[in-house]
Amino acid sequence: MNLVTIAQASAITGVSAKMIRHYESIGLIKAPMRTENRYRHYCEAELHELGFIRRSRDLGFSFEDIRQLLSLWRDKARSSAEVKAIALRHVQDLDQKAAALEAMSRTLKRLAATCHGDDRPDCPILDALDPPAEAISHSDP
Amino acid sequence: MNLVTIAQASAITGVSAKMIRHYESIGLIKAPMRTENRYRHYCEAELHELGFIRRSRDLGFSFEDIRQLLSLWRDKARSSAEVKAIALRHVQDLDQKAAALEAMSRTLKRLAATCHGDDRPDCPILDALDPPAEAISHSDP
DNA sequence: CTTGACCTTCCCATGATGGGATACCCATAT
DNA sequence: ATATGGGTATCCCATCATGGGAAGGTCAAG
Repeated sequence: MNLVTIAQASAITGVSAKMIRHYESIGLIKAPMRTENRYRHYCEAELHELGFIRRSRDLGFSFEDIRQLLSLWRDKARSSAEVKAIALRHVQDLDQKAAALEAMSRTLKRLAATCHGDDRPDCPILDALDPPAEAISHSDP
Repeated sequence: MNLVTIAQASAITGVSAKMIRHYESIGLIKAPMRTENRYRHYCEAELHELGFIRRSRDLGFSFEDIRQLLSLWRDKARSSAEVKAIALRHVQDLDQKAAALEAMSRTLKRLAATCHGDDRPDCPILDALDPPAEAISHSDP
């Protein structure tokens, strides 16, 4: 049967014991068997699911996405189109977030390039963070 | 003097009233004047700081970074090197996060490309999320 | 029998932001 | 004068994924 404790399940799947209990509490996985001591014991199928979850997390899927992916994974009669749709939606999300980070990075690199970075106080980076005065004093009609 | 209420400060600086109060509570900005009604009133210098904070947030700086940037900004005798160091450290962080997101996106795009995405159940995406069986059954010494 | 290494549950924290409840202050319309 | 509506104040709770830690139970080895 190959039943393992939560620490062993953690070591095997790479999911922390804390997170395993958490996944159970939010219903992402179902409650496992307990020994008489009320210790959780996991069987291979459950370890498999935990491994699945960890890989999904590694790819940045949210719990909500993972919930759906797990359900499709368990369903032998699923359509691959549903899985692909979830994945592609996530790809869009990832690309959008990456683009936002890169835009920030580009701006900062440009500013840093024109900052001499020595003991003098004048700094184009701080200047760029400085809001234009009109935006503020323009508020007294 | 040009004193404005928190809603006006929010409209001018683009920082929500909720966040303005929050910034105050965590000591990022100092507590503003109050009228007899205990309403907060902001002067131009304070609006300026809020605008500075919003722009910093737009560039993805954390509150801790902003705390330092604000302190340098207020310090007329600062060295631009300190500002540049914070900015470049943040650039590294942004690039690293963007790279991580892109790696996920690449993997998913590759998997999705080989998934036919129709009514059939076999799906390379789910296969990739499936942990190898050895990793699991390998746990019975 | 103690020590140490597990396990359990429960509460709290993060970071940035929003939602909502309750109560107060004020101006305008009835 | 009062009802209505809108701004404000404080406080608590929620998010998302994760971890820290306390308090107490269980077990094997020394």
